[in-house]
Amino acid sequence: MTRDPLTTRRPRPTLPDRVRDALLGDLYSNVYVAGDRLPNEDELAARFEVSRATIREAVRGLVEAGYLVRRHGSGTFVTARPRHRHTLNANLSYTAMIREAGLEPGRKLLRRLVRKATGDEAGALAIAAGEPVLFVERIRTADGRPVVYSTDRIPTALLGDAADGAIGSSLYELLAGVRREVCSALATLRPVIADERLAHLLDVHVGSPLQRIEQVHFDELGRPVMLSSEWHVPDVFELSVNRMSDAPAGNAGA
Amino acid sequence: MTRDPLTTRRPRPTLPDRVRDALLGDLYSNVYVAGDRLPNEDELAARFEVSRATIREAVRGLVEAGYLVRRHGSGTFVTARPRHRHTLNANLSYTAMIREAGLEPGRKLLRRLVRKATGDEAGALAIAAGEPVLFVERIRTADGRPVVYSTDRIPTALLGDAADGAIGSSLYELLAGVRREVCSALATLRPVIADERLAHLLDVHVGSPLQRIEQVHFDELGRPVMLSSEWHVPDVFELSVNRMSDAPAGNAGA
DNA sequence: GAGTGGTCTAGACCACCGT
DNA sequence: CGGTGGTCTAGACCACTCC
Repeated sequence: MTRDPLTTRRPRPTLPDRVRDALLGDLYSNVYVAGDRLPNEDELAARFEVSRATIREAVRGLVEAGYLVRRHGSGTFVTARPRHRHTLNANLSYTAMIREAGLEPGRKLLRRLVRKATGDEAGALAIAAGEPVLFVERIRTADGRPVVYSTDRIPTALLGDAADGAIGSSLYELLAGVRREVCSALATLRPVIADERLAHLLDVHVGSPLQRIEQVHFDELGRPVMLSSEWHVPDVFELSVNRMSDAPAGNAGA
Repeated sequence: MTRDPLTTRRPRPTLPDRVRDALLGDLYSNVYVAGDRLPNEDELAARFEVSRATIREAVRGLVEAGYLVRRHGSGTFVTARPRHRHTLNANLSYTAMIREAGLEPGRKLLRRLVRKATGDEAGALAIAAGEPVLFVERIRTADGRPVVYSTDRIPTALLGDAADGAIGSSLYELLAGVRREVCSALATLRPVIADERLAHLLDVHVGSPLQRIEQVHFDELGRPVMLSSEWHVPDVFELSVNRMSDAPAGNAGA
């Protein structure tokens, strides 16, 4: 046993974590409500018996999560209910979005082959044109109904032996398996009209609107690892985005 | 004069700001390139003659901006070139996006009136149905060509006397003028087909695809202040989104 | 086990906001 | 002016990673 279990033992949650959870509890139980000013940092430090730096770390997390705002010289204030989770910008997983809509996600593999990269593909993936890429063509379903048709390309050079096998598993898992986990992506959205082929694949009428999303996926270090083209059937699950006027912290302007 | 101008004077840029700028300079002049490990924090602290806390603050900014990643127990690493600016999620201004595309933004006012809020509008704006809202109908142009048709609603209760006058100015400025500056928004995107009226307004063919964006704008405290419906002509300026696997810091899960 | 980033303290002073 | 958050220090110890 250590000297003083009460103060010494600190297995998982850090002090800022515990302070944050306590404040979050106060927010959810309406001890503080939207517009209220929190006690100042010295007072919070005294109340929780931690240093002011620890309080600031805890509050920083709640500010980033959108629960609080700080105003220099004035105080720290409670915001109205925080933003949606499951937005495009804060989420890479359509599976999670489909579940959020109360539907059961599924996947169907149409094709899987290795071919040479086109010029556009090579440019987006930072490889030479003609380099081999794994090409996968799939349909996602929600409660069995088709909702997304997609094609994905991954340079085989990234995959090594992993390119074979693991056919059923997610491409994210495939990349994570070779230490190139997808951490971010840049998506470009454009409305298009369903042609005969897309209408057939997605079980919609020719001429109906589809959301096209062109997307480059990046690993932890920001290197491109996968290029995707997606066609979404609208109104099955929402595509939403949290927007913020930028430069929230450390405005390293470039 | 103060004692020692060289070390005492510190008018605007803070120490972390200066360290950050110095590191950013090293990144842009390729002193460090993608994948490199930075010197450890103690060494940086010694080099810049500041405390380790200051180094951590500087690095935090560069991590949030996407230039660096930290790996506990391993080091701090340089990423490949950071993400786009001018994405939907990091930007509230279409004017800036249009300029980014090298085009000249413009606006045309179609209608401006005060009417009662519908049930949907009232729900989104957290007011009672039937409360008066300022309703504005406009078209945005890029190099004179129509690119966005939009309708906006603002509760007149927020505006006071400011509701009149200032017809030509931006609605953001109108709200900022009554201390309810727009700081964030939640946008939902959906592809639609141009009907006769939209086709006429936006100078496109009936049946062509349009991007519809339904959006609630919030002030600093997260209170809704404006509801917008927009119809975008595709391919004039890009609508793109930076996506991240969430919980980057202070994962205050809800 | 050596080296890295992560947590934490106590205390000082600065910059901004309101009255 | 008093009160608030913002910056900064020096030093200690912890937790993770990799050899």
